Amino acid sequence: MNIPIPGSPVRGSTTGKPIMALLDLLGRTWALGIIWNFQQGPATFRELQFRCEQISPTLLNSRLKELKALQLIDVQDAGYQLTQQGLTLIGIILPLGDWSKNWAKDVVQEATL
Amino acid sequence: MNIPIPGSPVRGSTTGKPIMALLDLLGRTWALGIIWNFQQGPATFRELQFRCEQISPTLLNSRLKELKALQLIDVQDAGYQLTQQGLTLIGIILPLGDWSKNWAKDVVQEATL
DNA sequence: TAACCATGCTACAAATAATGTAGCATGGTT
DNA sequence: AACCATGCTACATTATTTGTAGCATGGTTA
Repeated sequence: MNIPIPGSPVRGSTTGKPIMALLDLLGRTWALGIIWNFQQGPATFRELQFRCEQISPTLLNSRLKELKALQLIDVQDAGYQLTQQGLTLIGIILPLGDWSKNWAKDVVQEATL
Repeated sequence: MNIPIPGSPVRGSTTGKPIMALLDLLGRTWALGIIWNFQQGPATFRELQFRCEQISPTLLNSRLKELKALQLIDVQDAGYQLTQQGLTLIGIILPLGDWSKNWAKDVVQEATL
């Protein structure tokens, strides 16, 4: 799968708008999950596999390459970790944690009416 | 593809945590893009196809079913539209627009060094 | 120094998901 | 009664993901 470069056409959009590249990137299987798991700090490849509950190494490696190419993560002594950009991104999506708990209450309630 | 119900195992996670259901949902092709396009207000099926630049009707319909089942959208006279939950969710992800523009500058700059 | 580890990954076949196109059913309008 | 728009389904093709096995490298013991 091509890496979605802002400014170029991406999966589902030919406009080149940065948001479309981002939505393509984040919309790929496990991309959000991987980023989410960096909340716990830097991690080695195998540690990430573990945090992501047995994600296949093939896919993990693909996603890591994409995130690296797009400068959301980099590799240091401690292993993979969020870049400055990655940190601000995760800062934006962090509220999804609380939101999802709230949502779960409603969805479950509705399902049991 | 199964609808990711909070509280149940979902693609990639057996914990039942709401955030995992949400990340599964949002991580599906075009899910974020569809939600993003609701910024412009309610829309009919064909209007959504148009906003999403020729997304296939098959996929659009699958995603709409998922979003509906999970109460992020519903159907009214004006067509599909965000629910109260959907509105708070889009409120959270809205900053991604500005973030992505900023990010694009950096990524492009790096690519041309 | 040779047998062990752990780590980071690649290979590859099987399973699953997305795409693209055609077109049907329904409910208006002319 | 012919025409249109809308909401969608069917289905074959193509692309992506999964799951398992295992290799290469670089330490660490024994």
